[in-house]
Amino acid sequence: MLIPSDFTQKIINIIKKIPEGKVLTYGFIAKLAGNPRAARQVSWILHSSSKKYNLPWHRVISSMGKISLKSIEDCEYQKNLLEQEGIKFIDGFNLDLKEYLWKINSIEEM
DNA sequence: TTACTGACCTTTT
DNA sequence: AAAAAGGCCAGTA
Repeated sequence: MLIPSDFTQKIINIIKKIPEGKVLTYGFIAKLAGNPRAARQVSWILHSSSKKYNLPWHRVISSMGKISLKSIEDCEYQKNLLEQEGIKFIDGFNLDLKEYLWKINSIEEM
């Protein structure tokens, strides 16, 4: 596909606008993009598009406020980036979602 | 080309 | 209450 699907663009659009010091969860992004159950694709789009579009992939975490990367190195790298933005980790790779989740009701508000 | 996998979340047994 | 399975799309082989 030359042109990404609609919600792929929305997802990219959303991620690009995440402010520093804030994070979003996969499910939340999927929901904003119009598909509450497409959380899985968010990760993939993120993975492939972060290189091409230079997206802040480190500001996207799992719904439990936890980093869920495969490689330990990437986890630590992401943790490091988030800490540089003022985000404090509770323990290990867990952070407080109530405090750092980007509050937004819909993409129309952007 | 078709088929399978992948940084997950939600709903149903 | 915990556990299992379904769902969604794009990228890679």
